[in-house]
Amino acid sequence: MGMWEDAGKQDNLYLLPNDGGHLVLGKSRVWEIGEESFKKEKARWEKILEEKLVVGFFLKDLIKILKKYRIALPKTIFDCGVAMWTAASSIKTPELPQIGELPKIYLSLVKNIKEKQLEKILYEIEFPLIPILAEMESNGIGVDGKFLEKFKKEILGKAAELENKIYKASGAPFNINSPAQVSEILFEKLKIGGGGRRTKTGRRSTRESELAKFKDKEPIVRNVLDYRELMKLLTTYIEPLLELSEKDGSPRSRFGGAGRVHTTFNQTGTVTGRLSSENPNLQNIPIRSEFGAKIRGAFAASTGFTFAAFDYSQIELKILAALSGDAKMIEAFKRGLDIHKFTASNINNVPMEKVTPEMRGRAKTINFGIVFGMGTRQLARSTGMTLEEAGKFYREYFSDFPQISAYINKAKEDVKKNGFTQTLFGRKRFFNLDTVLGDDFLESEMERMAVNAIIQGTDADIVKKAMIAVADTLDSKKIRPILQIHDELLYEIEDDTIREAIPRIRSLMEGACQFAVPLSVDIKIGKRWGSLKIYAE
DNA sequence: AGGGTACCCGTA
DNA sequence: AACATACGGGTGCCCT
Repeated sequence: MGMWEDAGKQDNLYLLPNDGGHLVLGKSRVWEIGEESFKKEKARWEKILEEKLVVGFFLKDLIKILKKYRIALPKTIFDCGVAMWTAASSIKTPELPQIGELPKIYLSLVKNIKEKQLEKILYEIEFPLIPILAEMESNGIGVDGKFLEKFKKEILGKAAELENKIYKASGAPFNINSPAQVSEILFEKLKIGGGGRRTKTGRRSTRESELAKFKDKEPIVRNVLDYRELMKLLTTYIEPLLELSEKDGSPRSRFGGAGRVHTTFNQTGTVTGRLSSENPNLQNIPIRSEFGAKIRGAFAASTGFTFAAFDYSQIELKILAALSGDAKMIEAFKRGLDIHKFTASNINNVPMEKVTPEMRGRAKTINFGIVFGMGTRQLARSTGMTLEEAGKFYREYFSDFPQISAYINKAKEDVKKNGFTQTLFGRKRFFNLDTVLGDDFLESEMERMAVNAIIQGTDADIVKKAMIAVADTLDSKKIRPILQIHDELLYEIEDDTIREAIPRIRSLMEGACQFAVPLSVDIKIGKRWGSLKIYAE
């Protein structure tokens, strides 16, 4: 770890991104370079990058350029943008400094990171991750434009039908995309139902959970909901994907075949340590509804390659079990039990075989809710229990899993005392106690965020470590990282190596963190993201 | 015309 | 008074 601190202080290579390429500063000289320079003077750059510490501000784009021209990557980097976020994760878009300020910023960040004991997170997780994100972004993912065009036509046809039915039922055309107009038509003109949730502006809300109450009785409501789903798919996914994917005539993707989309993974976009994905966001492609999940059918593996999706099973609950040391929960995971069923069995004091689907469903809600700091009111609302039942359920849960209860209480105490939370690997999230303490609502909001930051953040640490382990061990020519979706990694693997690659990836992922609970990874493979099948040895 | 916000909804 | 975390992004609508 010493290399970042010891590296020459005046002779580092300082780089800032710029529209034209990259600004470079060395030995107090400033000059501007573009991609051409990297391409033409490959040998010279490799020597420089090998010898110097490369200090920059969001170096991912530079690394993409180096990869493009097959220039060996720098031996050591220090990314000031990523470092600033690691030190204070509420900073998501740090201001780009002047190039002359960079040496000073670099030195103060090194000091800051050391003082906050964030060296491991920054140097062993975040910095090694940068070239992997660069790799995933340049790889992109194949998109079948013809498939999407067909889907689009189907949707437009269905939407037109729904539109007609809705106008007929309401008496006159209006803008179905306007929540205000939908509210007026349904609730004032047609006087559907009563009560219900109100928006800030006093209108009755037309959100899905409100309209769902009437969808069986009122065909117009069902049609509005269906129309919304169609428009959402069209405008949020289908059209942007067509727009953002490489098409004929544009420079072809480096893998040929279908046009590819290249998302941007924002490494500093969250307060918990997760990544985010934008333009397009490939971390929120539909999967739950059957119709929406059809979108995934448009994502195609490269010719000669197959998708392999690796999904950590129940990782957040496992983290909670391991960090809290809850004996009962740990044992359940060790035995590979259905954890929601197991929880239900405990809460209801019935054997596993006697757990009904409803009991399991409620246990699942509380298991997830715990991770968010859910209270009894929300528990009641989301399970249909009365407030009283929910309270009883809640108390029962915590008496069945006393160490989880104690751990959560301790986490809440700690954040109020320290002003920050810490993941298993030392990632920190800071809170401003001055503005929070003394206000009951803000305090419990902070407590919820604190519990979640520890679990979600540890999850993020583990997945990032797994990505690094895979990248360090396996051949990225045959095993291409494509997407990270929080607790899931999507690779495309050359067909002739897939059977040997899968167990290796599995074992690297399952070994990314060793604690009281064994991590396990579910694997699916297929030529389309939409039709992956469970992988059997 | 462009910025800011409300509301809605997709994912983990 | 609020009472379930973390995101990105679409349209509507009000503002300048």
